[in-house]
Amino acid sequence: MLIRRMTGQSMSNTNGKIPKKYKHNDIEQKWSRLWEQNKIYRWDPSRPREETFVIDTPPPTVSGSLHLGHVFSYTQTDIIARYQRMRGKNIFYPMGWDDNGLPTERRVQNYFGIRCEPHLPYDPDWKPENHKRDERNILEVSRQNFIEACDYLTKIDEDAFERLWRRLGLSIDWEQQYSTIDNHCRKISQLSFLDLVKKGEVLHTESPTMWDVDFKSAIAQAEIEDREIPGAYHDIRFGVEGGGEFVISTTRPELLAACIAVVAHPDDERYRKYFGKTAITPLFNSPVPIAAAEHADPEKGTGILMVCTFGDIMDVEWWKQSSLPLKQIIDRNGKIMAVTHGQEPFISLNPDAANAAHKELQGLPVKKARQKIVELLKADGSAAGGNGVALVGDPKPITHPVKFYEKGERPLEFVPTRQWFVKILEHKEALLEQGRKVKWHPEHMFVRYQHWVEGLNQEWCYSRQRYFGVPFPVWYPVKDSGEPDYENPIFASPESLPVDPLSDVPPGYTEDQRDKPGGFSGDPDVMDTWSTSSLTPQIMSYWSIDPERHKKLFPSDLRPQAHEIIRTWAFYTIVKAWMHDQEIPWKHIAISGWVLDPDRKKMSKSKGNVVTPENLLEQYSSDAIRYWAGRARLGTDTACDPSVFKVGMRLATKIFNASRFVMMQFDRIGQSPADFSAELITEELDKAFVNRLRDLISKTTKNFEAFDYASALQATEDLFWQFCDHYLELVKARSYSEEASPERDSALATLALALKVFLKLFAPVLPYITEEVWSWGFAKNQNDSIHRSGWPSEEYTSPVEKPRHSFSFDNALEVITKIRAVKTEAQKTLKWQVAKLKIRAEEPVVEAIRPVLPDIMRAGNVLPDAVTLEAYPAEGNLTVEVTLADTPPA
RNA sequence: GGGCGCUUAGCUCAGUUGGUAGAGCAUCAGCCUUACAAGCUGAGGGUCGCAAGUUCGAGCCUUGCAGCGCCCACCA
Repeated sequence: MLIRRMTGQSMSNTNGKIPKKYKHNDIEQKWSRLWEQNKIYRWDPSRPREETFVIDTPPPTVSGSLHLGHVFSYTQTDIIARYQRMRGKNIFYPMGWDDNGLPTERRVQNYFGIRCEPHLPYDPDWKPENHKRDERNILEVSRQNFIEACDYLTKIDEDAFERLWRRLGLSIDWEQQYSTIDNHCRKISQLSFLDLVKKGEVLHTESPTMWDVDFKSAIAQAEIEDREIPGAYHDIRFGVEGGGEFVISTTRPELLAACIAVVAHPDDERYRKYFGKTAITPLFNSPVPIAAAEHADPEKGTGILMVCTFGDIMDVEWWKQSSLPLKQIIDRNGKIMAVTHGQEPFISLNPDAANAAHKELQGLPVKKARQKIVELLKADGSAAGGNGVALVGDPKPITHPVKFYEKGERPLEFVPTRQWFVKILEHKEALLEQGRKVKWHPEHMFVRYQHWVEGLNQEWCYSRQRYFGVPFPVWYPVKDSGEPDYENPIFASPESLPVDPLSDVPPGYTEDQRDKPGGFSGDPDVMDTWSTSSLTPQIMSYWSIDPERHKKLFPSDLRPQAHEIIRTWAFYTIVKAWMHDQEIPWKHIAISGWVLDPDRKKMSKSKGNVVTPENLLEQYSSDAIRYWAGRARLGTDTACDPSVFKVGMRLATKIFNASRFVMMQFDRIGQSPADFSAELITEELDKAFVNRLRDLISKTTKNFEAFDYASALQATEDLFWQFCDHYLELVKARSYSEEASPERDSALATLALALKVFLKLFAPVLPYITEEVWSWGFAKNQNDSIHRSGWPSEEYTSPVEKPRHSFSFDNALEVITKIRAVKTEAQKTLKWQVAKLKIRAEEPVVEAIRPVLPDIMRAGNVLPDAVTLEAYPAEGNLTVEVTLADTPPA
């Protein structure tokens, strides 16, 4: 209805096509609909690889909220896609949805008030859409029901994203979609896993792994972060067998029962005498070896430290290369476990005292256990032969970095568990080499990749103890003892994928043998979400499913992503492409910056509502918001700045009005821009302006080839404003003529060419307004979109001769500017007549001005015979003297 | 603790291989000018973070320092 009203209102002299006012919402809704209807962004599978440009679109986490950061970075990718499309490329620009993993699980739990209980049977009558959330009663549902709730909710979230993307004008091929939890992605993920097993890149072992005690899952190195939190040094007195004592300074006294050794630096004179001897721990009276270890820092604490199983990664490494026993005291819930002192491995010289102490701690979470053990140590006088209490003084508070799961709330623990790992440590060199083969934009972002790879110290922990994710396609035979036989896993066949080992049955077994001796057990874990995300190029290309398609789409041309996930998404994707195909996953990686919002709070407060991307698009137009995103170079953070949105809106309005003016010149004489070819451009001023266009085309093309859309936009914008403010004013009078003449036709041909070029150069950033104007005078039919119309090349300007002087346009500008300045200073209207105009300049400048003098005179309203044009005998600057008429213009 | 990036007008940012500091916004003063008042014209405004060095010449190159941001780090 809006559309009909708009066209009904059109001007009488523009064939009913051109609205009088720019109404961005009308225009953007219209084209958003028509683009989809005409399928102009579809990928054509019949065209060869060389003509294809493949974008490895980031699948947004659908359970997250929509924010301006999305709009920012996805627009930047779209700008590149649109440029490549205009270059004639067959664009493969899919949309993926990341609905896999913890964020989705959490959101579903909160949204529905449910919790997954894997042991419950599936309830086919329970439907998420009918479920009412009850805050007081968390409902436990089966794994299958939980997954259905996830599917239901993510679909709603995906629809919201899709609406925003369409409104924003992303030129996505909506027929190419995937969800990271759908059958196809699960199948590719499982195929990938099986291929890695086949290639020997996978380990399945029980070993100490970083563990989040709240999520109750193993965590990979890439998902951890350090946080500064308060802690305290506790000075604890240890005795030495055969006499002597020393003090250890530790922040984790609660791990005392897990102490397996005490180490100091080999050169540390204070402790050398004890190496090889045995220390006795306080409270638990456990004899532990005193050893030399390079990693002990004599400067830190007292220079001597406990090795516990496990306090940190150094403990893990030291323990691995020692032959000492594992003393696990922290369970998967982060609480002190029950153990028996006096039995292997908890050897104690005084088991009764040890067990008594342990009983006090048992069942306490780490933090509480720490407080408790301080009390116990303070009361323990047995240490070091009764020379005082075990705790020296009071704990000394400090602030120190502690490892957390990035989404977790309590510090990570190292807990021995059985996990799948992908081997990466032995491939560091190869992975660095692969990273070097990719072109990074901006270049310095490669350094982050490099440092990450160099700093890797753990294999990729590939399994998670969660429910919503891709299961491992693996079962284990169950031994007579009832234990799974991990040494002889049963892998699913590739044809049977995707499988869920908890509901599917391995070949040769029946369901009633599940979890029974002589039967089988399904692997209960799911894969790290990055196991799927790392395959986005292969997911799109149907790797190992459709070799023809894979050849056409792999490797990708472009991976756009944010910098904080270089260590995860970019890294793991490089790992997979290399392990599977010895390839790089993409030729280019473009790293977008962040949106900073120092003022966002202020904005929303003063407006009284929350600023959502939809509101911004509605208020300022998609083109305006895209303009803001397009001004920011790759890798550069940008503030959310409404004043820039306004500038974008102003630019779109200007394009609208200037185009309307140009079209009016053709409408007046009943002709169209196509009737005036570039061969008609003969006037000096016109040739000079075309010369600027020539340079602009070449510059912006170079910029875009280097992914520097921001510089291209800047250059286009600069010349466009010159076109509006100066060229149009200079050429107006000439173009108004009703009579055909070479002078007029040269002007009209230049207007046609310039507008066409500007529209095309702006089109990647401002797809709506450019498409609208294109439809007024350039489109051959309704399906002829500017976005498939080709990028301007040298051929556009080659029929036009070079101007006699490359500065003809600039000099004309200088003169007209001077005339305007004089009028403005005199506070006169710009129509005011010029009675005398005296121009003095060097000879070549004079010659450059002479041919454009008629245009200057008409634009400046200079009276006939008022002009003196003089050449200096010697060097000198251009000087312009203006005398205004005494009386107002008629 | 290590690395990367940034620091240019009140604000947001350009500034190519070293050669007289740029734009937009904001501010101020004007202007209804046959596309546009969501407009147009013009003006003012900068010790290029600090210090040294190289050079005939440094916003740009070198070194040091400071501030900000990000990434990483071995939790005693």
